[in-house]
Parts: sequence; C-alpha cells; structure tokens
Amino acid sequence: MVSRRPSPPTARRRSAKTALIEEFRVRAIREAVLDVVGREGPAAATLQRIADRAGVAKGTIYLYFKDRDDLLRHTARFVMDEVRARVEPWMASQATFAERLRGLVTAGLTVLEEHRGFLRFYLPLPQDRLAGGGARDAVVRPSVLERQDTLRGALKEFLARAARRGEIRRTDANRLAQFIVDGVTGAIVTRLSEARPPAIAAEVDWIVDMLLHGMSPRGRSRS
Amino acid sequence: MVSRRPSPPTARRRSAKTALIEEFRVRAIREAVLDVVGREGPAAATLQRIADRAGVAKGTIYLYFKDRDDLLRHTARFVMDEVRARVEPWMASQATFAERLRGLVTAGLTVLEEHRGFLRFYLPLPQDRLAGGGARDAVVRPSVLERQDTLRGALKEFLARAARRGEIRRTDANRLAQFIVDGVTGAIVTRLSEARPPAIAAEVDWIVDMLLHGMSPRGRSRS
Amino acid sequence: MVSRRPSPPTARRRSAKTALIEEFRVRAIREAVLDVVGREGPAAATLQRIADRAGVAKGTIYLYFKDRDDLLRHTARFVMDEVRARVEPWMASQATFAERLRGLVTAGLTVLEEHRGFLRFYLPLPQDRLAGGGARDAVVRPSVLERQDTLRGALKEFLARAARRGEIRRTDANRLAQFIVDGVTGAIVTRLSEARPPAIAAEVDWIVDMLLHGMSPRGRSRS
Amino acid sequence: MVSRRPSPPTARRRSAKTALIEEFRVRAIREAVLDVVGREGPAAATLQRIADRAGVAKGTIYLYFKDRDDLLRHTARFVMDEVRARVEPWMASQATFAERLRGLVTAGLTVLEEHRGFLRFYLPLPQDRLAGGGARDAVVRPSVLERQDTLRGALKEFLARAARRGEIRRTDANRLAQFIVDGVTGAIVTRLSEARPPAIAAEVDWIVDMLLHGMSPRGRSRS
DNA sequence: AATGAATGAGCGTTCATTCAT
DNA sequence: GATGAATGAACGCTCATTCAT
Repeated sequence: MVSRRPSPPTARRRSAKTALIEEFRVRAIREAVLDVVGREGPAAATLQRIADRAGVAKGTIYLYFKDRDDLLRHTARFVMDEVRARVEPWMASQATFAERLRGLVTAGLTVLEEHRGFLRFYLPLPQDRLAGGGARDAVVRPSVLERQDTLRGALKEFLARAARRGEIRRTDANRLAQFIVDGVTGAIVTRLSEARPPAIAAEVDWIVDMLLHGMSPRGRSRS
Repeated sequence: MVSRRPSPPTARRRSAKTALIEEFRVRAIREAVLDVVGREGPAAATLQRIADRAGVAKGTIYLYFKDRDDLLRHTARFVMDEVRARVEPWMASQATFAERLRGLVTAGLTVLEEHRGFLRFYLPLPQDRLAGGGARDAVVRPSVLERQDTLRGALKEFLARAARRGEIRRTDANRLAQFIVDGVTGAIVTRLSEARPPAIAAEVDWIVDMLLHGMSPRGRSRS
Repeated sequence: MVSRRPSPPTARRRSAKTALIEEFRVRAIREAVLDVVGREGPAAATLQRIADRAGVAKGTIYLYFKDRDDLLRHTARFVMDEVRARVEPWMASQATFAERLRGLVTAGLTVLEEHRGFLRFYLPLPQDRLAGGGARDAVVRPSVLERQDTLRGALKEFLARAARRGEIRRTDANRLAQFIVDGVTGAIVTRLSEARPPAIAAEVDWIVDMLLHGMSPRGRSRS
Repeated sequence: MVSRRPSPPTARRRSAKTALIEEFRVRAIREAVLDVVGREGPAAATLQRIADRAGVAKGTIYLYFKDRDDLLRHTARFVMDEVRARVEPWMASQATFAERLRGLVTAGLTVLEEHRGFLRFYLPLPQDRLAGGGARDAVVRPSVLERQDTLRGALKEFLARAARRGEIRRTDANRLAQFIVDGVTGAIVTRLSEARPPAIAAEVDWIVDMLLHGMSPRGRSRS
C-alpha cells in the first residue's frame, strides 16, 4: 500500500517482482484517476469508474491504497511532486536572474499544462472557478498544501537570495513568491480559455516581463 | 422561492410582513451556507448541516429554494454581485490611474476577505487551489461565470482605456486583467497565513506597486 | 369533523349557520378530491393540491377531517353511498324480475359513470388495472368493503327472494350477487375504453341478457 | 440487471455460476415483492421492506433492478406472463367449446389464486376494487396493459371463432371477453371470503354454467 | 374559524468499503 | 493477489401534519 510509509519490522522483504507489479498497478490506477477526473470531472470519479479505466477490479484498488482519500491524496501529491521536480532545478541554476525566472516559469507552465485535465478542477480555470467544490474530495487539500508550502518556501528563499544580490528589489519575499505562483497559474488559466493561445515561449516572456517591470508605461518615471 | 423571478400576474401581492419573513429566512439560510462552506468546506455542506446552522428544519429550505443547486447558485451569485458592486465604481472613477487601481484593489481585497471562507473553495485562493472540489457543486459554475465574465470584461475594458491614454503600457488586456485578479487573490492568501498581516492599506500599496513596476530593482534599466 | 360520529355529550349544539358552513366546506373539499384524483390520478392528490382546488388553506382541511386517510375514506364512502342509494330502491320494486334487474343495472351503470374519474383509479379500467396500487391510499379499502358488503348483502337477499319465487333458478345467491356486480363493473370498464360506447340502454340490455341467458346459442338445448 | 436486455457484444459471457446467482437473487427479490404487496398492500412495498423480506440489503436490489419502477414492472410482467402461459393453450385446444371454456376458466382461477395477494391490488378483485391505489405505482400500468391487451385480444378471437362456428351466440366479443374475465375474477373474491370454499372443479362448473346459460330458470322461455 | 410557514420522518437512490471465493 | 457481489450509511427531497397568528 502506497501510503504505508514505515513497513512493519516483521514484514518480509518484498520480492523484486512483487515490487514491480505494485509499481505497475499503482501507476495504472493513478493514471486512471488523472484520466477520469480530467475527462469527466470529480463527479464521475467513483471508484467503479476508476477501476474500470485502470482495468482492475474495484477491490484491487484497496490492495494498493488505504481508501479513496488515500488514492486522491497520492494522485495530487504525484502531480505536485512533478511540478516541484521540474521547477526546483532552475532555482539553483547559475544563469542570470531573468533567465532563471524564465526557466522556472517555463517549467511551471509546462507541467501545469500536462496535467491540465486533472488540475482543471483543483486549480480551476477562469470558466470553472466556481465549479470546483464538491464534497467528496476535501481530503485533497492538506496534502497539496503541504507540497505547495515546500515549493513556495523554496521560491521564497530563491527570491531572498536574488534580492540580497541586488538582482531584484528588496521586498516581502513571501508575498512575492505567492505573487509569482499566482501569476503563472493565472496565465495558464487564461491559456486554457483561449482557442489559439500564444506559444509557450511568448507566454513566458509576457509573464516574466510583467513580473519584472509591471504594467506602467516603459521608460516612465515611477509614480 | 428565491429563484422564482416573474410572479404570475394574477398572484396577490405578498404582504409586507410575509416579504420581510422571506427576506429574513433567505438571508439566514444563505449565511448558513457561507458559514458552513467557509468553516468546513463544501463537503460538509449537506442540507442537514446547513439547516442546523441556519436554525431551521431541512424542509424549510425548500420553501425558499427549489433545491440544493438553486441554493448554492443563489449564494454564489450573491457573493459575486457584492464583489462587482464594490469593484466596478472604481473603474468609472475620474481619479488618476494609480488611484483607481488602488481603489479597485482595495475594494477587491476587502470583499474577498469578507467572504474568504466561502470563496476559498469556489474562487480558490492559491494555497487552496488544489484542495477544492468534488463533483457536487458543478452547477454553481454557470451562474458565477456569467458574473465573473462581466467583471473581467469590465476590468479588461478599463485596462484597454488606460493603455489608450498612455497610463499603462499597451499589452494583452485579457492577460493583464487575469494577472491583476490573481495578484489580489494571492495577497488574500498570504494574509490568511500570517499571524499579524499588514494593514489593508499597506497591502494594497505593495500589490499596486508590484503590478505597476514589477520586481526589478528600482531605477535599473530594463533587460 | 365529519368522521366524529357521536358528538361528546357536553358539546353545545352547533348553530344552524355553523352546520351549514361545515356542510359547504366538506362538500367543497370532497369535490376537490374527486376532481383532482379524477383528472390527475392519486399521485397528484396531495393535500396541497386538494386544498388549492377546494379554495381553502391546507390547514382548513384538518378542521373537517381528522387526517388525509379520513378524507379519502369519507370520499370513497360518499361515492359508494350514492351507488347504494340509486341501486337499492330497485330491489324493493314490484316490477317483473327482468325489469327490476334492468333498473338496478342501469342505476349502477349510471352512477359509476358519474364518478368514473375517481373510480377509474380505485375501480380500474381494463387498461389501468395494474396501475392502481400506490402506497398512500391503502386506507380506502376497509371503508369501501364495508359499504360494498352491505350492498352485496342486499343484492344477495334480492336474488334469494327471486329464486324462491321461481323468477330465476336456484343457485348460490352469494356467488350470483358477486357475479352481477362484476358483470356491471366489467361493462363500465369496457365502456370507458371505447371511443363511441353504445347508449346506456343498449349496454344494459346486453348485460341483462347475458346475465339471464348466458352466451350459449339461443334456443339450443343445454349441454 | 434484469431489464438490461441486449448485452453489449463485447461483454464476456457471464459464467454459469454467476447467472445462477443472478437468477436466484432476482427470484428472491421478486418473491419478496409479491409477498409484501400481497400481505400488506402496495403501501408497505418500500424498498427497505422488500429488501428485508428478501433477506438482502437495500443496495442489493439495485444490482439487479434499475430502480423501484423497474422492479415493480418486472414483477407485474412476470405474473401476467404466468397467467397467459396457463390460459392460452386452452384457446387453441380441439375440445368442445364447453370443455375449452372450462379449461380456460380453471387455468385462470388457479393462477389467480396463486398470486391473489399481489393481483388483489393490481388486478383488483371486485371486493377490493375501491381499495387500491395510490400513485406510486403508476408505472406498472403500461407493461401490464401490453400483456393484458394481448390476452384479451386472444380471448376475443377465441370467442369470435366460437360464434362463427355456432358454438355460442353471436354478440359483442369484446364485451363478452371482459365479462368472462370479470366472472372469473369475481369468483376468486367470493372464494376468499368463504371459510370452506367449494372445490375448484365445482367452482368452475358454476361459473361455466352461468356464463353459458345465465341465471334464468332452466327450461324457461327467453324474455 | 382559518391560515400557511414550519416541521421532520421517511422515501428512493448512490457509492465507498468489505470479504468470501 | 485479485475479484465483484453485497452492504448500509448517508444523501437530497417530499409531503402529511402541527400550531402560532
């Protein structure tokens, strides 16, 4: 079971084969969740539907996940971990700040688009914003927040360093981290509502430019 | 029933007293929805829970709302209308752009804080974005989108006008509108996580400054 | 209250006016039941609907009837009493047996047609036979049976007398009474399904002829 | 699910064992319906009561029937099919008309007695005719009518043929068919009220005799 | 006497979870 | 390990009944 972190001391080592099967099943079921939620929304994400899509029996899911909440938590964490894995390397990069920011935003935007079907409901698009909240998936929240906090923490650190180096102005790093996350999220949200969204690169340029210089006219003196 | 807009022409006028009671009940039930959803999330928003919190019987809700969907739709519309009523006047104001932006952000921030509990799930704040939804409330969507589109459209128009006047630089007004909304929303989130958040005015200053000038060091040349 | 048969000894005599109003209300409500059930079936016969049709408030019904069951029982009894009031005089008539039978059948057929809308559900037509039974009106039965037993008893007595006089052959009067009731009921049931049913008189002739002589060829010797 | 007639072509064959279990469950649930309705009337036929009597959980019923209506429809059809299967062979028989009529009446009487509890409400016996229904089971109608129309049509054809052959006199075959059905139904009712009803054979003789010759004194001339 | 807003028991239905095979 | 038939708690909703006005 995926969520069973510390295996009991008496448990025999799983054979390599068994572990492989487990990995395979877990992936299949998780993909089924992403697929069903992405295509038909959380309302359709009953265990029966997920099991059907994964090609396993309903009961089988319980061999790998404690319960429905555990499955959803696992899936959300998986997506968030992917985001983090793609974004974090850019923070440690040696490039210029603008390049690092651009890389970071590109990475975020890319992975978000990959899982847009799923995130669409948990990270709602403008046209879906009020669609979200059903009752069943309240459990997804804490596990996502946990990941998100880590990510935001890292981003905050990254920004604080940049400020110390004079790459950006000194300001509330916490607010700024949130501001960036929201800017990127908002952009993907806008993209999803457009028939012909601009290329990712152009999108990134716009975001980075706005984050760096704001909306006031170029060359104007500050108010 | 709240959603029954056009009363039959032959219907006798409701007495003033009856209308008062209706207003009172509708408010009580709506507040219960806002309260329950805000405190415990949409998952807890069963009719029984709402009724309990409103201090009425389950059946009473059906005297004022057609069904659960109608109730949720009504509540969402109510909140969105409040947002709009507070924000829109600033767009038509004759003040400088910076002042109008500040007023607009202040208004948004204020009403968002008022209904933060509810909106947290339906207009999810960044830290909750992945937390949201289930399926039950898919119906809330259309009625809110209708409101939200109008609001965003107005904001977009406001920004386009400002660009034409040279008050801000010319850019994609749609993206910018979303960007601002997300910036404000994100600020609320940050505030919620802080023990001693700054005063609203300071918060607004930070947001407006960031929106206008971005994070690059003051006085630096653009990249 | 209609069903309160023996008024308590201490009760003051109702004034004539009060009695008149009571009579008026009871009739209005009863007619509403017959109308609603007749037009829309027992499913639609909620107290609210009945009250609306009767032009009184829901609560008012409870001033005249103990509860819903009491109201339905009253209505069914009323219809049955009408049947009986029309049919019984013919039993005591001095005409020939065939004439008395014809009169009796005519009377039954006529009153049944009058209330066909109501009876349609409780005395189902061929095409409705299996439609009947809902759960709510189980109470109607005992009160109808009580009346029907009385009627059948009278009919049985009438037939036994006729047999003693040699007007009909001697046979099980109980069975025969039931047989006649069923024949008449069946006929009206057939009529209701026909676009252009024959005149009542012709219908009666057919029934009486069949009851008297059966279906074997005229003039044939008995098997 | 019983009502799911055409299984998808790609569906794997149900194992013999599974089919057996399904058959078993469907029968148990159907018998529970017949039992509950028969004993306590349609009013008592809630899903909980049916489930209890069938010895299964409420949810189990939904594995085999789409919903309550489907269950009731299935049960009614089952009974009607039994009636038809027993009655129809006699119509095609080569015996004399009286014998065929006797066989037919016997078959009808027998199956009616078997399911008398259930049919009492849906094919109401004369003494229960006013007792029946509420609204809940309106859905039962169409599926039964379909069956009943076929049956009555066959009976009508049978009678028309007999009339053409001179076995009975020429008359309205439709009315006569209904008349016979009602005569048989009425007999059941009479039997139910008797402590010691006559043997089925004697009962049949009485009915057939009455249907053939009517109640007028033997040997008397017709009026 | 008359009202109708308020009530809550009870319904049909869904679906996460269990467990015998 | 894998299955899916079986379960029953919990939901949204209806409507007969009550009672303050």
